[in-house]
Amino acid sequence: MYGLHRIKDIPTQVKNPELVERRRRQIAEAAVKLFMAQGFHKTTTRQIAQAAGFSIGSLYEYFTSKEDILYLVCDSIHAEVERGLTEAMSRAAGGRNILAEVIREFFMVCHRMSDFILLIYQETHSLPSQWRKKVLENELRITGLLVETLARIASSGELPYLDERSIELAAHNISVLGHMWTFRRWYLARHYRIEDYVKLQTEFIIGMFAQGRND
Amino acid sequence: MYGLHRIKDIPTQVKNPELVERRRRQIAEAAVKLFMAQGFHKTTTRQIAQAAGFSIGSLYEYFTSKEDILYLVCDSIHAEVERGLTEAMSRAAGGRNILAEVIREFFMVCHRMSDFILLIYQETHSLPSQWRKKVLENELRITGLLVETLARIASSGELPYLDERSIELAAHNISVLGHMWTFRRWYLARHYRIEDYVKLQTEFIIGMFAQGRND
DNA sequence: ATTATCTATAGATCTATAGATAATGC
DNA sequence: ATTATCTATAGATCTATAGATAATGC
Repeated sequence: MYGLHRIKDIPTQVKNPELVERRRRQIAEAAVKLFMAQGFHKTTTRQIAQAAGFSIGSLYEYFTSKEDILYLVCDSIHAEVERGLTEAMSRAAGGRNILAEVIREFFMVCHRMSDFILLIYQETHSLPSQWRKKVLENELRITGLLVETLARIASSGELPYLDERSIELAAHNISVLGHMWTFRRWYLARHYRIEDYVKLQTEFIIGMFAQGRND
Repeated sequence: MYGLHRIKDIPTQVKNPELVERRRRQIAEAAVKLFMAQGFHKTTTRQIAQAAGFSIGSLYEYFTSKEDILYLVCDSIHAEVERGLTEAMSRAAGGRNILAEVIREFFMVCHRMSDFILLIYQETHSLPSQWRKKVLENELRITGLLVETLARIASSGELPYLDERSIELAAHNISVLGHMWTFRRWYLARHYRIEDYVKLQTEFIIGMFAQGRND
């Protein structure tokens, strides 16, 4: 138990890789709840250890710093969002209005994972730059899924022509309008039900594409 | 110097109101730089005092807690954004295409104040709920300026008919797409110049309105 | 006398680790 | 013997305040 190992880029003292994954899952589950409730900085490593069900000493066998735990949490959330979106997109592939379906599915993923996505918005900047960079790459990869989908729909002629840059920006817009439901929820949820939000935003976004090419 | 006074809701030990305002401006200017560079939690009250040019003891004559300083900073930023937007909107009032002008002016405010707006996104959640509430009210008031403008343009017949809720949501969208330039700047600024960003987004947003009413 | 500012530090953390103990497998 | 876990704590902060000093105005 002296050498340093790396699993998913995070150093650990523990040799058994399955154990590392299992314990880290335990830790991440405990930590994410605490981070959402109190924020990263107000959560202590002791609280995390206690909530995960072991001692502070053991915690540090699986990480080298508190920031590692935040990174693990952010990474798990992004993995879950990506999983949800990929699945949702395959479900949407068959509909009449594919674009509207994809928007709806993506927004519902944002709705379900609201608190988790908000956490990423709030705490990404608390990560050391090495981890922050990876989290931003995750974010970009997820937006990339939307870019691909839009490109596919556009090339099938179901959307007016848009150049590559416009498609890319449109994908960022959809992504951010989905996230908006999470970070303006304190206001939006008091005035719109998620169904209304999806409906209105879908109309707006579709209009966005219709107009893209005339001035 | 024993009683507690309140200036702009923040308690102070100091009696002279002009002095309080002046010192707080000094403190806010020093603090905002440190917060942007290091984040709120990694900045110590000592660093703030030093950067502002007085002792830690004096600092605490003007505030009762570190969080008060963050609130002051957020509030000043919002005041500055509001000032910028109000001014920009009056400048935009005369143009041919008022909506495009307003969007452009607002986006340029976001561009100029990028780092400051980003700070608000990152640190609002570090505020005690009493202050956080006020910051969110500020945010809402600024969005309100856009709502009013849109309503005015719509009622003059220059936009297709939209009900109140749609107008309101559209204003939130414009606001968030402006902010997007600040919180996705790590990506966007590498691919778009601000002029391109404004142009593309303006087209999208105008399209959004054109489409608002048909399904 | 009153107000503002400074120095020095109490008091309360919190992260991370060293060294001891328990569990597992040969 | 090796691996995993625990207890106890070193070491390093950091916020906020008490009490002393300097500056201002009557």
